[in-house]
Order: sequence, then structure tokens, then C-alpha cells
Amino acid sequence: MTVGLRERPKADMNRRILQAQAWLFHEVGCDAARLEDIAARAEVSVGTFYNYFENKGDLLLATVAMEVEEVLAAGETVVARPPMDVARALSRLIATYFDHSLLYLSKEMWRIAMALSISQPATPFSRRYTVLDGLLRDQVCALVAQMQRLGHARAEVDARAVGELLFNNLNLMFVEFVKDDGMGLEMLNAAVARQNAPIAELLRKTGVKS
Amino acid sequence: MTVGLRERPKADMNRRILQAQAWLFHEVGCDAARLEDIAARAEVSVGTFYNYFENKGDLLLATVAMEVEEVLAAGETVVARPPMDVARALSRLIATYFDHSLLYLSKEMWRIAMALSISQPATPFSRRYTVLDGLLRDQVCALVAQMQRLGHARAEVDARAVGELLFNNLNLMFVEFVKDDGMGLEMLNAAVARQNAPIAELLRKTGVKS
DNA sequence: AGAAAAGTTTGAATGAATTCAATTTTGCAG
DNA sequence: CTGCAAAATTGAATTCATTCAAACTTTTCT
Repeated sequence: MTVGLRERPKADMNRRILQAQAWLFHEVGCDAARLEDIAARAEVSVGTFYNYFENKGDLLLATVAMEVEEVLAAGETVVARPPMDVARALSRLIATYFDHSLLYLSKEMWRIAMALSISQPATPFSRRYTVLDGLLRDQVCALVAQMQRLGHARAEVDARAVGELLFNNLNLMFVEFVKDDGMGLEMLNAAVARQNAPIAELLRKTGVKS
Repeated sequence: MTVGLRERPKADMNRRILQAQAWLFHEVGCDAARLEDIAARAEVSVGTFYNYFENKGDLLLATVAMEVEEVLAAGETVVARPPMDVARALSRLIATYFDHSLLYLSKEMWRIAMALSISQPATPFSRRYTVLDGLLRDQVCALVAQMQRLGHARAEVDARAVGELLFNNLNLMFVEFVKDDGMGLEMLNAAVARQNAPIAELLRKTGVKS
């Protein structure tokens, strides 16, 4: 039953492979990084690789999942102390997401990762990615609820419904962004802000409570 | 310069390959359908296949594109004569989309098609798919505008912004639906209706115009 | 008609991901 | 310390999408 002694080497191996991947993906690009090379760089055989990841895509999703975790943490600080204006608060949180997202990952990597999380939803890291996506959604909902709690937004609106709507919108806009190499972050932020405007209006408390 | 004489056989060939694919995809599943088999069933060599489609994925996207065109046409009738209530009108249009979507295509096919349209956005049929997605978005915007024109919705709300928001939401919810084999159409429709409710409220004209 | 050009088809060769049976390493009980 | 079962590692073999140079058809021109 003693299985603990095997766990440490496992974690090390995971890290080793992930680092090899990160290096190669940055060096030669996502598609050009052959599994054999990744394995070689991690000083492992291809066979061993498959003990740690379901397939090549799963490896990329593992990297992306780590990235999303950082984004989540960054968002947490915005939710804790949001700007007083609803529109600004949303823009701030969303810009935090978008800006963070391209720090380590290229558009190409995002494209492939998103594609994988859709086409093979049952793979372990795909599940993790889906869970993280859910947490991001929750965070947007939390921001709306927070604005209500702080008295900056109408309390009678369904925070969960509105939060999900906003999140799904920004998520799909991010997909569009990532699909189009000619689209910049400013354009993305502006587009989402425009779409959010009616919702912000809906949430805004006009003047003094009657 | 006479190139017309070549066009008819080309169209025939396209149909032949598409039919072979449809048959095999239904028979053995999306992944298990080997290109060699598809080609064999279409009575063509693999090489010839690549004269007609960029790759295996392109073939699937061609099928999906046809499907989306049908969905668009179905939606057109809803936009032309929508229910008078905003929430109902939205639900009607969206249910039309969702119900139609599973007529010919399995969840697996949708997953793979969506993944492809993200990971290889430059492929010809991927572009076509993206264009069609844009048309669907326009259709949702058109419904909102139509409701305003008919006097069933507040005119001062930005129809385009709200339409895009609604569409992106329903689109991502469809992705969720397609990723989860345990989710049924009723659940999907209900979830989207709940998310849309605040927007419907925002748009609704309450009582008589003051 | 005959020859050259343009377009199509072909299937064997290529290359990369994934599998798997054989081998090596590890943790543990006696 | 030794033997053993479970776990991990290995890389050659398999599978499949994709390419490409050669063969074949059709069109066009004289």
C-alpha cells in the first residue's frame, strides 16, 4: 500500500517534461516540436512520456492550465477591491484576464489548447482546463455579486445569470481574438467593453435610491 | 481560358467524397473513419482526395457548413415573424438553432469541427464556417432589431451589442453542451433561457409608454 | 488529325504520434 | 542480504495522414 515513495519522482518527471516542452515550443513552435525531441530533451524515451501524459495535446493543456491558474489569482485582487463604477469594474477584470493570457502563451498555443479541450474533453488535463474555466466564470459572477454587495449595482438583478453571460461573451471573444492574428489586445478590449455596455447600464444604480 | 467544362465533374467529385464521408462517419465514427476508406468508398485514390479538400478536417467542416446553412434558413423564418414577447422570441430562435444542430451531426462531429475551426482558422472551409458563424450572430442581432421595430422592445438599447452578447453566450453554451455527452437539449435550452432572462427584462417595454 | 500543354489521378514513400511486449528498476518482506 | 512482485522505462513496430513525382486524360492549337 505504500505508494507515497513513488510520488516524488513522478512530480519531478512531470516538471522535467513540462520544461522540455516549454523550451521547445518557444524555440521551434508548437507544431514543429516533435514528441521525440521533447522526450529527448527531458532525457526520457517516448514511451515514458506516455506514462505521464495521455498524448501530446495533454502536455500543452497542462501548461495552459498553469497559466489559467495565474490569471485566476490576478483576477482575485480585482474582485477584492473593484472600481466603484460597474462598467469600469468589468473592464478592469476582463483586461486583467486578456493581458495576462499572452504573457507566456502565444496565440498559436491558445488555439491548439482550446481546440484540444473541445475535441478531447475527457483527457485529464482537458478536465482540469474545463474546471479552471468554470472558476473564471465563477469569478466574474463573484465580481457582479461584489458590486451589488458594495452597493454599486442593483441588487435585484440575477448576478449569476449576468455573470455567466458576461463570461461566456468574453470567452468567445477571446477565441475570436486568438483565431485572428491581425487582432490586437486594444481591439479586443474595446469590442468587449462595447458589448458589455448595455449590461453595465442595466446594473448601474441611477442617482439616489428612491 | 475555358475552365467551365471542368467545373461540373469537380462538383460531382465533391459530392461523391462528401457522401462517402457521411456514410463512414455514421457507420464507424469520426475518428475511426480512415482517409483511405473514405477514398475507397468514393472510388478515388487518396491522392485525388487531396485535390478536393485541404485535409481530413476540411472535409468535416464542409459537411458542418452545409448544416449551418440550414440552421440559418430555419432562423430566418423566426426573425420574420417572432413571438411578441422578447423572452419568448429569443427562446424560439435559440431553440431552433439547437434543435436543428443535432439533426445530421453527432456531438462528436461538432466537437471535432469546432476544434478544427479554432486550430486551423485559415483553411478554406474553416473560413466558410467562421463566416457562417458571423451570419448567425447577425441573425440574432436582427431579431433584437426586429423586436424593436415591431415595438416589442425598447428602442434605445444597442441592438448590435445585445445581439452579439446573446449570440456569444448561446454559442459557448452549445460548446459546453457538445463537450458533455450527458447533457440534453432541454437542459441546454433551460440554462440559456435563464441567462437571457435579465437581458429580456432589460429589453422589455413595461406597460404603456410614458 | 497530331502534338503540345494543362489539368488530374495515382499509390508508394514519408514522417510523426502512439502502442506494446520485453527489460530494467524499485520498494518491500522474510 | 536475497528474492520477488509491482511499477516504470524502453525503443522498435504500427498506424495513419499527408506529399509528390510519374502516368494518364483532356483541352487547345496548328
